[in-house]
Amino acid sequence: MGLGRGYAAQDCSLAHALETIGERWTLLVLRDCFYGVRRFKDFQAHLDIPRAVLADRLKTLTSTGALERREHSTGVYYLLTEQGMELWPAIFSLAQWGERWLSPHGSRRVFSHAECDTDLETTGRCPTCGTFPGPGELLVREGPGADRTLRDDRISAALRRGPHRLLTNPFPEPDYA
Amino acid sequence: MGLGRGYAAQDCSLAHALETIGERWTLLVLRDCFYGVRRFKDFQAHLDIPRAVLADRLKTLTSTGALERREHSTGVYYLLTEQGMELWPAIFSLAQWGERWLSPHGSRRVFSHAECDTDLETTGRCPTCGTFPGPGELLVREGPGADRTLRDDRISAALRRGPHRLLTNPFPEPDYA
DNA sequence: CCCCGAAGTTCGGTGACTGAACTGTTCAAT
DNA sequence: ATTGAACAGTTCAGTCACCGAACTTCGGGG
Repeated sequence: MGLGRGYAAQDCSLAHALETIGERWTLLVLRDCFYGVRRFKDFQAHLDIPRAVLADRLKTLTSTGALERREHSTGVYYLLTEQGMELWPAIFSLAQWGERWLSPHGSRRVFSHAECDTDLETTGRCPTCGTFPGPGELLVREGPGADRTLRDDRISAALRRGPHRLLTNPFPEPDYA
Repeated sequence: MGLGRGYAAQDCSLAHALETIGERWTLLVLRDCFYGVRRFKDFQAHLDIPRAVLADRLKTLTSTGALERREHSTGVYYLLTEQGMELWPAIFSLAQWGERWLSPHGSRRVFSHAECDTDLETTGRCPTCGTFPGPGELLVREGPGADRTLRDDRISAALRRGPHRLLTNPFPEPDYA
């Protein structure tokens, strides 16, 4: 968004948040991070995002402190920092709003509290234990509103295979740490 | 964002949410709605947004169903619908993240549960009654991190005068319903 | 009737996003 | 040592969205 041309004159923390995560694609990149995506090529395959934009967003998120860039013998990968993790409630809330108002065929993804084996309420609360689990304690699976015809990249395939724990590598083979 | 060129191929409710509220300025317009702003000129004065962009965003939000456009003898005004109201948790979460990570001088706005006269936790919970109040039950006031030098429009002035209840007209004179 | 303010629309200029092609680096196989 | 393939970007021309300023429209009020 560019701070010079941004929302700098707003004295509002929402405006400042949007400076860093309000650009096109940024929240979808972060969503993929919560799904366990870590490599450039996988973000690219799963999002159909122009490479130049992806490179820019990863750079911005890294310099803001939401992601950490690491080099490994098998390549580069990106991980959520504590700062990035704390975007989970906002991302979850937005997604729930989309499920509620913009998903005519039912929910596309269902989140459950792994420990309690219970689906979350739309608020993010686990009805069994009453807590608000963090992303690392959650599983995602397909809901009735999912449309399997839309995507066939390897990330989508992995997420379809069954419940997947957030923040963990979605691939059986350990092609990165 | 334009659906043709948008995130349509994503089968993700977050992507669909971003189709409607992910464009530049849109969430700030909605934030102002929660503060009780209802008129074109006031959005414009408070946000420093180009008139053409504001007109477009109000049109999009109205056609999506997040806002309702009403004509009154004194002019046009915009109100949040139920759909729009349900964005409150997402907006609050994003703002809290901005407060936590991007506001070096402390929080700029503090929200309290009117009934309990208690400040909210960052999760949105009221520590006194244990509930998660909706926007209509909340008051906003300036926090220690606020910077009064940034803005001097009449909306900012009204919000500075003291605690203000969300969704209510911030002006003493009833210049609109 | 004229003027004014509110609520837009129009328009030329600038910056951001897009898709495709290209570069550089690393690892594995020959 | 050389080739090739995969990965992680960069570069670039074209298009689209956003920007600020000027203009239009409409409904009162004097």
